[in-house]
Amino acid sequence: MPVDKSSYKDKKVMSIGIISELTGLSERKIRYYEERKLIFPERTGKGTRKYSFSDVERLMEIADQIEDGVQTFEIKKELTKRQIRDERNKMIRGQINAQFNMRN
Amino acid sequence: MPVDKSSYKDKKVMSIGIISELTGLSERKIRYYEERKLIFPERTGKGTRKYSFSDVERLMEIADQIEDGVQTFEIKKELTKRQIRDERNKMIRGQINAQFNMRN
DNA sequence: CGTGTAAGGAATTCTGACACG
DNA sequence: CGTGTAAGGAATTCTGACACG
Repeated sequence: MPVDKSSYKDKKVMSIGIISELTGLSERKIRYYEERKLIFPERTGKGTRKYSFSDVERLMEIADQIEDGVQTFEIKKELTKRQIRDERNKMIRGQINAQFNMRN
Repeated sequence: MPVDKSSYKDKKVMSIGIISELTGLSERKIRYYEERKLIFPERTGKGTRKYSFSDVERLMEIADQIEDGVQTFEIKKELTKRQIRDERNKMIRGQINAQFNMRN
């Protein structure tokens, strides 16, 4: 039961130009949301940003919230909450697996 | 029963640099295989090539064959055969659907 | 606060060509 | 035939800054 899950969707392979096309957001906005820690592109050796399809989806969510008047600070808070929750779930899952494996 | 199927895998979004990284092939080789009609990237407005994850897989196949001494001409022939077969299948499927819909 | 823009540099990509074998 | 490379230009991306509100 491999937990690969790193399918194409999460691979950081697109440069900011296509991301701008795909999301309809300006490059300025995209870079700004990164500055506010709402999105986390990778970097190539020489520093150009690389995004995944997941990032595209994430950007659409962010854009929707911004449009609704939500401030980046609020969006960030929500994101942090979600990350903490995910982190906790991962730990619990790990413990369950440990329990399970002990029985074998 | 939508036939969308244009998931992330087939979206042409990567530039030749990442493709080179992902496949391990030189940009020269990648452009050459295109010249030989073995692969079909799209182009952005200003002419830079855009590839999909499917293209990455296709390039790996091509690389394997080249390594086995198969010439691009042969690879192209196989590709053409496959395309004809696919085309035929698509038509048949279309006819079956027509038959099916007539019954409703 | 969120976003546009001009600025200058660095890195990317493109094409056509010469080279070798 | 398949691929490397140097060449020159065009397009992309990057950062820090000024602007407006």
